[in-house]
Amino acid sequence: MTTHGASLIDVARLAGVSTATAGRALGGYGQVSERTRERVLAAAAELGYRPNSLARSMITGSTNTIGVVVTDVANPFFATALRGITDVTSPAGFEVLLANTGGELSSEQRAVTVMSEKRVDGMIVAAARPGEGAHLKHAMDAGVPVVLIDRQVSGVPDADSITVDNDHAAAEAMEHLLELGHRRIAVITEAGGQLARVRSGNRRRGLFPSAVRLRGYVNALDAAGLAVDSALVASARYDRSSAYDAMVRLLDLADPPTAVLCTDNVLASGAYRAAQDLGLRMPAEVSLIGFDDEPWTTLVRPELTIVEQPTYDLGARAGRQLLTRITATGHQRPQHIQLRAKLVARGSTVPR
DNA sequence: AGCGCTAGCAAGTCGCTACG
DNA sequence: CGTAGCGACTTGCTAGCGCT
Repeated sequence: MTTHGASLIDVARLAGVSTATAGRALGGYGQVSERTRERVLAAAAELGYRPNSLARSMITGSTNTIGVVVTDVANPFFATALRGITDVTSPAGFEVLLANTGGELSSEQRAVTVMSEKRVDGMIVAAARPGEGAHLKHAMDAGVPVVLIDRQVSGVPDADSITVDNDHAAAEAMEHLLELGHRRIAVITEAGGQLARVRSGNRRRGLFPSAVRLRGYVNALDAAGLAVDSALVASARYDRSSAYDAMVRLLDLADPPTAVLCTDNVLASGAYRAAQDLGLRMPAEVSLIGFDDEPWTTLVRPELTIVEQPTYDLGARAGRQLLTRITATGHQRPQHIQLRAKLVARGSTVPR
């Protein structure tokens, strides 16, 4: 009996069987007679026995734990994806170790290290940087399967990925605005600084969703024969107040946009708030379109037009993919699954 | 079929020996 | 005397084999 309570030895002794038999009765493997099983279970109950999963992992080589690393747990996008993950992995007997990185690479590296040291059976990662995959590759080389969600990362050639087709998602949003007759369309994005790189057209990989969406914005304008006005590309950090400021700047322009696209839901909420505070009539004076079908988008008036991402499905598929990787033997080619987003037109976008 | 015996799992710590 | 090097042993549990 250790400080952690009864061990299998104690249970076996009380039940009058060997530790092997006690283990079989409690673990549900091998052959045990009904009478013996009952004796063992009774002994375990009397002693308040709890199996030592550390010891079990030592011999089975697995911890039945998966690591999930995201940039922002407070973002409903990741919260919903996490639900998709656990709904799939939990019935399979896996527990989740969650880490929030705040988008900091160092924080992500630490999380991956800690999870490796805790011997998780696999990891699902929404990476902080598209070009920094060395720590993930290191984990994979050590035999820990990694499934990337939402973002591709270069330098991790064997990792599966589940992402959203953001080119298509942005195209949907832009098509909608163009069909409504808008010509001065602005974008609020975290990827504003990458405009030149996005326009040069190279680098299919190594772009995060916001940058891909910015590319979709540019491509849509090009296709419509409209020039990209850099004054209409507003940079914002990943927070509401920064998006708020960006929206104010756009609306203060001498020739303001008639429609604004926000490349994620956090930015959209800040922009929406700015339009309200400025006393602007929305959608009459400016149309607004965002991402993700969050509750607030239908609680406000006008309701926000959004591009709905299959967020839950993203998580569920990532979970399923990781489970097959964990149970698979030998090398299999990495899978790159792209899911489709769809436009949900609501009151915040109207014809020009 | 039902059970016991025992090796061995990972990652250490402990204690002994040999040596400068 | 200090210490580097190394084998023995530690934990709780399960896999595999063998006996009845």
